[in-house]
Amino acid sequence: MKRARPYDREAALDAALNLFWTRGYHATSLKDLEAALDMKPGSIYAAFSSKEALYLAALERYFRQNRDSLRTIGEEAGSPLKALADLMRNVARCSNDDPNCRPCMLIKTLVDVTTDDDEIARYSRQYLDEMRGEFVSLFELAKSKGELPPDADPVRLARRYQSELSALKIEAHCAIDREGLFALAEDLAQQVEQLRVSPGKAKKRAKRSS
Amino acid sequence: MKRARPYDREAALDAALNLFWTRGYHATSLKDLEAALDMKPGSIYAAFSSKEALYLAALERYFRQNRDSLRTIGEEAGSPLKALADLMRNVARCSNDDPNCRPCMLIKTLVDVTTDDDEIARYSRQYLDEMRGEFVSLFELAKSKGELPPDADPVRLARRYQSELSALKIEAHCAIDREGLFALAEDLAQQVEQLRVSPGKAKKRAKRSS
DNA sequence: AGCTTATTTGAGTGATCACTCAAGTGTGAT
DNA sequence: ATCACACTTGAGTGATCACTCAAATAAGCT
Repeated sequence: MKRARPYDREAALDAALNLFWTRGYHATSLKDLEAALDMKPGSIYAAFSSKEALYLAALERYFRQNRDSLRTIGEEAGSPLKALADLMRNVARCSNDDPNCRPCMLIKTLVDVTTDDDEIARYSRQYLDEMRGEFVSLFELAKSKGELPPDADPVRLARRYQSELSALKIEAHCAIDREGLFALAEDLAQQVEQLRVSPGKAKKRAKRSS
Repeated sequence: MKRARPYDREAALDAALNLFWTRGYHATSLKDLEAALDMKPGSIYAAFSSKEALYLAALERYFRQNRDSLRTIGEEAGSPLKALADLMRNVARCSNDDPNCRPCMLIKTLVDVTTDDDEIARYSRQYLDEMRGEFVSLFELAKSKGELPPDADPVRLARRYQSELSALKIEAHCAIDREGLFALAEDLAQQVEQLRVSPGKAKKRAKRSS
């Protein structure tokens, strides 16, 4: 038979990620993966060793993309706090096939996997911890910019924020009514924005420190 | 072979619920169910028709138990608001094999199932809606007792509360550090309690309306 | 052009899946 | 005691699972 051209690892991982994110680890079969990656079993196993290894590679890819995206937001945002609030609003605005309408892949993995999937669970937790660290950095940045009171605790705020963002994505996935989702997202976004000290006070404090 | 004594439907459903809740729909095999229910395939199928039908029966049992438990809380609580806050604190206090440390079964189901599992998803959403209705009733009760301002919106508060309770249970399952979980639970519980109007104002308002 | 190596294929492996059904056994009625 | 019916069993069904490997083909080197 005519041999296919060599596979594109990045494209294969994207396809695998999308499939696992949609169907979960246990409900995704090799048959599904063959179709999505356009590779035959021999090739899949040559390239990725096992279904589990492929899942872990996809998970890492998800984590890196999310972390990088968050860092870009952090670098580009005039107001980190507003950026964080807007991330929540974006969840409510998304359409059904938007990744924002899906639960966080790391959370989905932890809810989905069983005690037989220790390695997968361990990596998911580790990536969740690292994502929390990224949120901490964003809250620290907000604090350093005078957007938060000096006694604000970025670690606590980040933990709360990550939990609530995650909940919001799950609500989006569970397809509660659109209006309800908007209301919930707005509540949570405003809660983030209400953390700030008022702009006048922030400017005065900034002037004093320079 | 010697025939087993007839199965106990309630006990079977409890065992099935526990197993599906632990392992999820797709990762639970008939072999697992045989062991957990102490029934052979022929009996399982005679009693429950299919794996999916058994899952749906277990889901309904979960929903009924949760709803009844919430209603009991509503009936017995002097302060519905405090009861709601304490539900959150209980999540942080639980040990690892406590059902409170597991994600809500309805949420887990919706995160876990695929597009091939429409019926399961539909029932889960319906039960989630009904649970939300129960939370609405509790917030309405709190309002009628003067625990909430007259302009408080029980529908919005219930939606927010359900989402956050759900998130908290997922955090408990994901095994973030215990201290972090306590802090998060306390944050959320206090947020609920901060909804109240002050007791003095509540008493005055109660006197005026009688 | 020929050869070696790398990569892909896809039929096939052994195991497991959800589910079936003929046979065996317990129960209740007569 | 006998019989009919209800209920359980567990070997077996057809399908699918994750994964393998001998064979075929493309690519690169000489």
